[in-house]
Amino acid sequence: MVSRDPDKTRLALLNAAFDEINQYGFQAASLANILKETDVSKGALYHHFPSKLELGYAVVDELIGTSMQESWIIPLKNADNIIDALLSMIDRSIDCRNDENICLGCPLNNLAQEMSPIDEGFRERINSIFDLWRNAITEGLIEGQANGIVKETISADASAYFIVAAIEGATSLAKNAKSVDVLNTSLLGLKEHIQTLRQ
Amino acid sequence: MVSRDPDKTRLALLNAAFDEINQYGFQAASLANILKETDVSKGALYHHFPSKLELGYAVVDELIGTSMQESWIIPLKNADNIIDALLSMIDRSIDCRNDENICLGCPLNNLAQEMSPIDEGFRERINSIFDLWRNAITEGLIEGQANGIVKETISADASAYFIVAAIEGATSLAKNAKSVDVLNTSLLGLKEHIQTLRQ
DNA sequence: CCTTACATACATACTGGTCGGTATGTTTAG
DNA sequence: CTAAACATACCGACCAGTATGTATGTAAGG
Repeated sequence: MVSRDPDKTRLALLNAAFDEINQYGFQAASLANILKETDVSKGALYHHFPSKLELGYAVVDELIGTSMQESWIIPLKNADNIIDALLSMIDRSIDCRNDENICLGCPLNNLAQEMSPIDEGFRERINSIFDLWRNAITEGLIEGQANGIVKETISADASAYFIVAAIEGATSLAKNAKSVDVLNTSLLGLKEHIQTLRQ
Repeated sequence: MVSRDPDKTRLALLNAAFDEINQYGFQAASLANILKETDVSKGALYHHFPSKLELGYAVVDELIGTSMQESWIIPLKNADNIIDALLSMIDRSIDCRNDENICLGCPLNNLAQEMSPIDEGFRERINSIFDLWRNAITEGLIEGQANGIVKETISADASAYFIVAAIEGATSLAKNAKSVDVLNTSLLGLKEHIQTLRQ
């Protein structure tokens, strides 16, 4: 490569690692492929990351984590109506899917499934991202209850868990079915459920 | 081993492969571990299965497929009240979880996430099991509508997709959180939703 | 005797990781 | 201003270990 732009090199490695991991999983992700894709040497990679594991951790922390923040967490915090915000986020997540990227599923969930039973470092990182996401929903619902937007009778905590589970499950099914329609249909029920949370 | 009971040898291999795959995933599953666990030689393994891939397929077809039939499909077909049947199946799936096995998640979903983007053989096998499961729910709901048990206004198809998605998503979250409580809480919302399908 | 069932030794490809070395800055001191 | 001293970024051959898969051989049983 010899670009001698360390930040650029590092980011190129992270992005390539993200793609490779997202397709093949972390364990099957090949450093050789990542190097070939980025045209970076093995020495450069190990200059920036001490091990494959740490490269994986960096992908979670710096790419997946921030992406989840942008797509699913920050929009909730800025919303003044949690119900509408949730519904529009779900619609956006459907709209950004096509026949090519539907089969990749949710990067966070992919890694969670693969790595949580075998590596505590991955598990903790992934779990804390899920926590942030779910907490944002919980707090939004509680605030909505205070503002008279959300029914008082529901449990904000349980609802948040359920919403996250349904989104991840639907993404999962659609990934396996390779079908945007499956995503759409699976999330219909969730959207109706969210409507019933309205005051 | 030298037990010279080919059926027993084959089944031992399948079971050990199932465990290994369920923990490490298919790609990272080690034949050496499976052989060590079963005390079967490599020659014997390759006598029964032509490749690692075919061993994996057999695990899906013969172990995971039949297990899903027993736990999630046949009970539905025999039920006279689909709503009650679904609710009791969900409760049963919670009850059979403990702190040790919660982290393993759903074997079908695990394999689906890992293998569906990279191997069409796995994907098709897994997809057809999901289809059987979801169809059993759809048909149960339609029959329930005919019998006046289930609301006429709902879409049986969309509800079935949503139910499967929520179950898989909840199992997923609980796996990552290593917590039976998470499974329980995540499924609370689903159970309430299923109640609302009642006529 | 001959097929099925298993055993062992080996082949080959690929893995993550290490190592000595080089090239390009950047800082310091005279 | 310049040259020495140092730091960072990168290179690519090589390592031991492990992966699946194969070739050949043996033994059991109808």
